[in-house]
Amino acid sequence: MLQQTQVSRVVVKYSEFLERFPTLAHVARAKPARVMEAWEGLGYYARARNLHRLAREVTSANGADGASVGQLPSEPEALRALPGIGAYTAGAVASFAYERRAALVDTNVARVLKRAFVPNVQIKTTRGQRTIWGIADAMLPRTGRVTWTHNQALMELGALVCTARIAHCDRCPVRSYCVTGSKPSGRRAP
DNA sequence: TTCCTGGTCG
DNA sequence: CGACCCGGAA
Repeated sequence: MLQQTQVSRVVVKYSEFLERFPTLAHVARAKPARVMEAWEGLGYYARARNLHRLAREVTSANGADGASVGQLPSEPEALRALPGIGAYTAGAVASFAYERRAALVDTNVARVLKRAFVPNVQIKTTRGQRTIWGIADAMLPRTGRVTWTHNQALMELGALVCTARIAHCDRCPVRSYCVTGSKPSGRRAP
């Protein structure tokens, strides 16, 4: 649900959805139309279809790749193979659900790393994404447990402080490490 | 690269 | 009003 959709709009729908479909098995068992119903108002309805396909794949005996039936795999590579799971979601599930030592780059992290280390990189391009992911990977802490906190902190920094329109360098905890924040004239967001 | 949904914010 | 939102598929 959080793919390209704001948290504030997701939170309500998410709890409603979980109430209706407590597990992936419930989603897999349901008709596609019922899943679409529960998705109403969120937009990007291909995600609902992908979720249903994912649920059926994961709950089928020969589809659960390396994980037990009905459970999502913990390896980013295995997660990536599932419908609707891209690089970010794979990293997020691996890191946040399984505490794996996995990198994760969403729109917030990409913006933070760009401003901090490579201000002139174009985030939208494939090459820019490769650069950002390389930095994110190089920054990973030693253990999965610390990686959970690390990734969470990166995302929150982008969501609350280093926001899209205003960087808020005056209240940034890592300003001294940041190329943009440490520059006298670079307090505003490029 | 482009498309997909629509509320919100600067 | 345009850009943005815890992206991913075609």
